[in-house]
Formats: sequence, structure tokens, C-alpha cells
Amino acid sequence: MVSNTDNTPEHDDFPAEINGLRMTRQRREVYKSLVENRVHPTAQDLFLAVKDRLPQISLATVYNCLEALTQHGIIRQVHFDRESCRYCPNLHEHGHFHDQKTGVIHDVTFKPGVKLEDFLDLPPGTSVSNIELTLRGTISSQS
Amino acid sequence: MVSNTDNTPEHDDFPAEINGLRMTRQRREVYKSLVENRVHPTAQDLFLAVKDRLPQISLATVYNCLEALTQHGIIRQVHFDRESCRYCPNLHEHGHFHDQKTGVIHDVTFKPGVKLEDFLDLPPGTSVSNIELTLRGTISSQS
DNA sequence: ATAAAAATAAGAATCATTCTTGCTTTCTGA
DNA sequence: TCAGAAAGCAAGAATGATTCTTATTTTTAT
Repeated sequence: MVSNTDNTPEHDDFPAEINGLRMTRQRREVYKSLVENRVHPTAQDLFLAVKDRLPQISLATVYNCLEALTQHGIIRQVHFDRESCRYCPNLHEHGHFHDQKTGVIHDVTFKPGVKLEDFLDLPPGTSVSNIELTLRGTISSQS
Repeated sequence: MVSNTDNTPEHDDFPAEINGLRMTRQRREVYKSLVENRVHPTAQDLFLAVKDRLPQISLATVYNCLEALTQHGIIRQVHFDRESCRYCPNLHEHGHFHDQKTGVIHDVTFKPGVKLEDFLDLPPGTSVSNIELTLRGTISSQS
């Protein structure tokens, strides 16, 4: 197994721990690949990307890393129907717009100051801990 | 196979076709079970429910019926993470609140007159054809 | 330095969903 | 009304993303 204490120059600016989660070499590489990859990759996508640096990493480990990172609030899962899970390092409250022509997924932010109660009829006593908002459609190319 | 032209009294008030989709006995029973079942059932749930009336129906047929009903805009799929698909006969624009204590899924409607642009920063030229909004949390029991 | 705990790799197992095949029912139009 | 042709269906196999198991390695705590 590859050592987890890797302090080569390219890594020693990386925290050894985030939100109480030890940053092993595998977790760090998975996380870095996710941050660099702006297209909301799947576990499989990240597996292939990380393999360049850690050729012997297994897909199961990538899943384990993503699960650990998710549980510690470092990244988020994004779901589109029942397709493979996708992952997102953007922790700000936001939704996703799936362009049906290009397949590209765009982050969509809420207008500042907007609260759920402003646009939703929520049952009384509701306490919302998680929001998932997915839009599908097309973007007309402006000329 | 059970005849699809079943005009027993309990059915002859049911349209023979909806949105261009022929209402076979299987589709009708699946649809009726969904309308009666207010808890956003899965295909498996509906399979068990429909079996009372059509003991020889297969799970694949339930999936086929749900797909056909969905494609013709008669019902909607609802997704929670990567759990089994759930189905919903409510065609009005709405979201879902998943009570994490009880597991119950509530429909959540938008406040009347609210438009997406009112609370979202959408990229210019965006045309949204589908919205999926999922909330998770708890409801404090009011005494 | 050593024992216990945490991570990982590899591959098997799971489970929702889809696909394939052969048969049945319904439709169309002579 | 009858003969294809088309649509639907049942049963079980196949698929594919994800999870689980197990043995090994690495890290941590004593």
C-alpha cells in the first residue's frame, strides 16, 4: 500500500486533517481531482483521474474516500435521476442545471437573502437540513 | 394472459385511453394503485399492491407500465438519492419533503405566482423544462 | 516497540432496473 | 369477419452502480 504520510513538495501545503477527517494520500488525491474537475464527475471518472497518481488505487477505495469526504461535510453528492452519483466540492447552498443538449451541469445559486419560506408552502414546524434542487432544460446560445 | 378489455362495473368508468396511451388492465391497475397509495410508492410497492387484483402480473410489467405512464405525462418519477425510484400521480409543479424521522414524504407546493427567476440566479438564455426539488429534515410535532 | 485501530485493495455480492424471448391480446383493413 | 401485423405481457437473464467482505498494510496510542 502506498504510504499515507506523503510530504512531497506538491502536497505539504495540504492540511493533514479537514473537519476531523485524516487526509490520507488517497483521500487527498480524490479530493484534489474533484476540485480540479469542474464537470461534477462520477466515482468512475475520479477513479480514472486519480489512477495517474496512484496507479494501484481501487474503485472501492475511491467510493470509500468519497463517502468519508461526504460524511465530513467536505464535498457533496449530486443526484440526477438514478444515474451514477456525481460529486461536487462547492459547499455553498446551490442547485444544478442540467443542459439537455450538451450534458453540461451548471451550478445555480439562490438569489441573496432568499429563504425557503419565501417561495415554498412548507408544513408548519418544518426544519430543513438539506436541499437538493435539479433543473433540466436548454440554454439558447446568445448571438 | 388476462384480457385487457375488462369492462366489469368497477372499471367501465375508466377511460380506455389517456394522453394517447391505451389503458390496458395492467396499466389501469398500476395507475389506480398509485393514486390510492399516498406515500410515493416504489415499483416494488406497487407490484405487491397490484398483485391482489392481478396475481400473475410481473415486476417487469409494473416497470413497463410505470415507464409508459411516465412517458405520457400521466405520472411522475421522484428520486431520493439513489434509492429506488418512487412515483407520484400529482402532476402539479411541486417538490418533496422527506421527513427523516418518520420516512414520510410530503408534497411541497410553490407559493402561488412564484417564478424560478424570483429566487434563482439562472444563466441567461436558460429554458427550464423540468424541476426536481427535494428537501430533507424533520417536523417538530406541534402540541 | 507493540498492540489496537483505521485504511486500503481486490474481488465477490447486492439490488434496482433493463433487456430478451416467446407467447397472447388487440388492432387494422381487406 | 378474418388474417396478418402491432402492441403488450410474463418470466427470467443480464446489467451496472454501489456496497460488502476479507486479508493486508499503515497509522496511532500505549
